[in-house]
Parts: sequence; C-alpha cells; structure tokens
Amino acid sequence: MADGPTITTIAERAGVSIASVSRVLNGLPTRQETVRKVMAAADELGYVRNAVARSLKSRRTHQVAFAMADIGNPAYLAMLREIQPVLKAAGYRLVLHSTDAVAADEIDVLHSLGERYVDGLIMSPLRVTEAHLRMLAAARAPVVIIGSVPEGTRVDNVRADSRTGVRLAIDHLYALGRRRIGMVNGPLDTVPGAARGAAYREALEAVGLPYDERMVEIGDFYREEGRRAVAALLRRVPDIDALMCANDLIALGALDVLRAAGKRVPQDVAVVGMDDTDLAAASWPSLTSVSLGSAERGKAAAELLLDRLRNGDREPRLVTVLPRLVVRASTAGEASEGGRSS
Amino acid sequence: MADGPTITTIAERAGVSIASVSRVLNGLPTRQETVRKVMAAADELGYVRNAVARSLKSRRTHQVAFAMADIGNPAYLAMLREIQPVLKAAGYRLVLHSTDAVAADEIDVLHSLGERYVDGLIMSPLRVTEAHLRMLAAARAPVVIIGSVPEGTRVDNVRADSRTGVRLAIDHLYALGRRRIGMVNGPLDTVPGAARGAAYREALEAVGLPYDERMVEIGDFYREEGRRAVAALLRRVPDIDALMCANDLIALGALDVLRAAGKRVPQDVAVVGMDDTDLAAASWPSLTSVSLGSAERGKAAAELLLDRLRNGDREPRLVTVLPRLVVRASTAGEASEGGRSS
DNA sequence: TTGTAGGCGTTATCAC
DNA sequence: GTGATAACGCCTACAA
Repeated sequence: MADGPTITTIAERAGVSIASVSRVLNGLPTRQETVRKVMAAADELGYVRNAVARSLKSRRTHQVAFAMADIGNPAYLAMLREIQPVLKAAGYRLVLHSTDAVAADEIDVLHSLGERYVDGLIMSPLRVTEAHLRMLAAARAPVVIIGSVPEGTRVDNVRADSRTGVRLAIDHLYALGRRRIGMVNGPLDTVPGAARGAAYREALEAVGLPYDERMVEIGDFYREEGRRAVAALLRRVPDIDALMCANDLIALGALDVLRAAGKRVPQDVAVVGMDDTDLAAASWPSLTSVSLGSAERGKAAAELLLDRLRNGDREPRLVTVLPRLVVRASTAGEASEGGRSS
Repeated sequence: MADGPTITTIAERAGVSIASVSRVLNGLPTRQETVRKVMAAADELGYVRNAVARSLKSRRTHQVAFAMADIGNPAYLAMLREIQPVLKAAGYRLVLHSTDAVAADEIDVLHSLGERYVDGLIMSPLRVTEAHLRMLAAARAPVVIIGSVPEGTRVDNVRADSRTGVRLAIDHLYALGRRRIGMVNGPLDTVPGAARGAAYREALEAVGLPYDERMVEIGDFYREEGRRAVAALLRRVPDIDALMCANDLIALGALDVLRAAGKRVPQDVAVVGMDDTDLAAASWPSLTSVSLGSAERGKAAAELLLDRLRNGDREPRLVTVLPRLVVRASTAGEASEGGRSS
C-alpha cells in the first residue's frame, strides 16, 4: 500500500510536464507521441486520479447525501432503492445519513453541507422546525426535502398525500359494502398519526358514515402494539367489519388477532394497511395497502436534485406523489394470490 | 448561495494570519485575544471548514464505502443497518455502492479506491474472481470482505457459515420426523448457491438420509422462481414432507404453491427459509428460517475496518458468524404465533 | 504543442 | 505566539 503515483510521478517517467499529463488524462489535444508516452507511464504505474484533489480544484465532489430519520424503516429504504440508481447513472456517489429521528442531527447534516463534501442533499425530516427552515435558507448547496414544508419555503419539495390515501382506502371499503369501519392509528402527536387520524374522520364523512370514536383505537406503529389495539377494538365492537390500519405493521398485528379470534379475512373483517411495504405482499392473506409512493418520492427527489445541480437558478419546484391503493387478498381477492415477489 | 468564507477571509477580517486562524480552529495554543478575534470573525461569517481541502492535506476523508450486490436485498440492508451506526459513532460517513451483481462494477469499486475518496471499503461480492483477488492485493485502502475468500488471501474477512446453517435446518427437520426433505436452491454458480447445495447433501448424509437428486430443484433467489421450482419439485415427488429453501423469498414462493396445492404447512410439508429476513416473521404461517447473521456480519465488518484504519499493520483477521435456526410456525409451532414484529 | 506558474483551502514547518 | 511559506494533487491560463 505504498503511496500512489501522481501526475508528477507520471510526468517524470514520461519525460514531459505535469501539464501535458493532465491534458492527456483529460483528452485535450496533444501530440500522439506524448499521448503514447503518458498513457504508457500511467499504465505501468497503475495511476488513478485523486478525487479529492480534483474536487478541491473543480469545486464539485460528485457526491450527494441522503438523510433520513431511521435507516431501519422500510419506507426510507424504498426511497433509498430508487435514489441510488438515479444518482449512480448520473455519476454521483451516495452518502448516507441516518439521523435517528433526532432533530439536532438533521440540523447537523444541514450545517455540514457547508463542508462541501457533497454537491447536494436529499432530506426527509420527521418534522420541519424553525431551525430547519433557517438552515435551509442559508444552505450552501442544493437541498430537496421529502415531506411537507410550510407554504412559501423556497426549496425543492416532494410530498406524499396521506389524506387522499386514507380516502382511497375508506372509499374502497365502503364500495365493498363495509359500514362498520374502524381505525387503528399510531400516536396522534406524530405527523403521520395526526394526518391519518384526521383523514379517517374526513373520509367517513365524505361517504356519509358517522364518525364514532369508539371505532378508533390508538396504539403505536408496531405489530405488537397493533395486536393490542385491535384486540381492544374487537372487544369493544365485536361486529366491526373493516379495519383501516395506519401502517402495515399494525395491519399485520390485526391479521394475527383476527385469526386468533376466528374471524375470517376478508369475509368477516377486511383489513387495509398503509405504506405498501414488502411485508404487505409477504403476509397471508396478502395485505391490501395504501402506497404513499415511497419509491416514487425517492425517485422524484433524486431527479429534482440532479436537475437543480445542472440548473441552479430555476424556481423551486413542488412534486406531489399521488397515493395508490394496492388491492390484495385482505379486502377483496381470492385467498390464493401471493402478491408480487420483490 | 454565495461563495463561502475561507480561513483567508477570516484572517483578513480578524487582522491576523491564516496560520493563526488555523491554529485557533484546531485548538492549538494561542493567545486569548487572538482566539477571540478569530472566533468572532468566523461566527459572523458563518465559516465552515472545507472538508475537501482538509482531506487533500490530511489524506483522510473520514468516509467509508459499503459495496453490495443488490440494494433491494434485505440481507444487505440488514448489514447496512448495523454498519451505519458503527461508522457514524466513529466519525465516518458512509458511501453506498450497489453493484447490481455485476462483477465489473465490483472491480470498478475496488479500482476507484485509488481515487482516495474513501479511507476504506466494506464489500460483499457475489463471487470472488481472479480479478477481484488481484485488485484486492493491489488495493490502495483497507478492505473488508463479507463472504468467503480463498484460503490465504490477505484481507480482513467476515464469513457466514451457511454449511452449518443448512445442517441446523436439516437436523431440525429430521428431529421432527421428516424423511423426504427436498431442497430448492438458487443458481449453483453463485457462492451461496454452491455452498448451500453442497451443505444440503452433506447434512443429509450426516443424519443418514440418502441424497437423491430428484429431490433437488434449482431456480433463482426470488419468490416467483421459487414458486416455479417448488411446483416442479412437487410434481416430481408428490409425497415430499419438507422443503429446505435457499432463501426466504424462495420459501415464500413455496408457501404459495403448497397452499394452492392443498398441502398444509407444517402438517403435510414443513418449510424452512434462509436469511431470516423480516419477511419470515411477516408471512403466514410464519417461516422458520436459518439466520446467517447478516446484522452481526455487518457489524463485525465495520468494526474490523475501523480497527484496521487505526492499526494498518496488523495481520488480516477472519471472523466467522455462527448461524442460528429461528423456529417459527412453518415447521413446528402452533399456527397462531405471529413472530417478532420488527 | 508544451512547459511554467498560480491557485483551490488547509495544515504544518519554520523562523521571528 | 505569530506570520510567511511550502506542501497536498490537480487543473488551467498564459507564455514560449
């Protein structure tokens, strides 16, 4: 692991100046003979360009960062899977940050943009605070935010629409003849919890069903919590005929409990999850789920950023990704369809 | 987004030399008055160190790369989830590469180490070719390989033991009284495919069961391929009573086909998957799976690399992570256990 | 066509 | 203590 050769090493070996070496390496017009000598020397020495030195000079790192709250969350991983190839195709490396849902860490990432180790940033913050907005305004490199930002914030922005998502699910259940549709939600003090809870109420009213708080149970966004919540709900409303779950894990918990209680899914109780993670297709019965377009949002964010990197001056853009109801066996289909295989 | 301030800007503003600025910024002994002036200037200007210039000078980037075959594969994501926090805690950024299982891309990543944009690399190659070994030997930065490398290769190495893993599964099935245990494998020219195939044969012999190639079907490591393979196997050997699947996706495919064929799992056919991904706990019935310790391997690799970055001269080390059989409903339990909820 | 020289932003080694 | 000044490796006027 000796020190690598530099253009100086090559220049000496080839008997030319470092300027000529640089020219050859960059394909600028050079005499054939010189090209030959330089290439030969470079080959023999196993020369590789030093990316750091190039970056210092060119002020571009060909790196882009993606900062997310929690690397264990499948929704972020879905984004990541789409972001990666888009960046790779454009010649950018991906630097990953998991902020563990700590707002201070998110601010740190924003701050570290000033270090110029990346050309841009895609960030999906859990909440957008005043501090976020201040840092964003002062950011030294282009940023794309996945998630909602206040009206008027001058930043490229990609959003989901969980309100419409819940609406799709409720409409679907209503169309199937379900009239006692319960909701199992996560904590109301989280952004998704609050949004989905409100959307449920709205959607019920839209189809003309009464909102009844006895039909709502709050737990947390995990399977075990989902079990508990659904068990409680089932005790309270034994003849419930559909469950709108605030994410797929809760919905899996619902399947567990319903099965144990001898309820058939979907005949007795239809179940809808949210996020359309891989787990939805893996479960049995496979889970109808509202896709909030994690993959699409990731892709859109990557494309927005690349575009911005090419044209730094254009107006900030807003992309809203439409939710999509992915119908599987837990609400409708035959119980023999296994779902997609990713 | 104007050009950021540099130490020169600060030096002018504070009326000192750039050397003093650098000293203050790095906490070297300096007169109080100077410290004060420099800090004030830095604050007012919103100065942030340029990481690229630092790297050029210090020859360290504080970045580490993780290269995996397929960012969509949950086993790699499990590694990633462990690698990230370990590196973060040590002050390193994580650069992600997905090579799409293209050997040339892996070689590229190895080659690009020469560009010095990272201090080290963790790589999990699908196959280790001669070219890989040559590049490894010539690598300009420390590398840790996750996966088997030929005896004597001088590189830090973390391995799973899929042979013992398969053995655990077969022993388990045998202990349950299964005697017609089939195998559904992926391509034999992949490292895992070859290893798992050979291990199956060995394990059968170890418990005294005959190896019968009619009981083996080769597909690929995906659910749909798993379905096809299992369907073929079932046609050929209708009274098969257990299936050893080379990964969880194949096993999910097996569950689909068995269900459609009216076979009960586990009563008629027991099913074992491999990798113990989140999908195993989500499926119904939940899937017994051999954990090859993806998470542990990721963590071990990150720690090996950090250690090597501190002490570049020590002997290469080999860490072998032991497999673990995670028993769930598809081989043994009641059909009411839902599994862990992560 | 080629070489000399300056600069990208830091750090570190000198004298002072 | 502090300030010139020389690297780090590369690119690029500008001059020859």
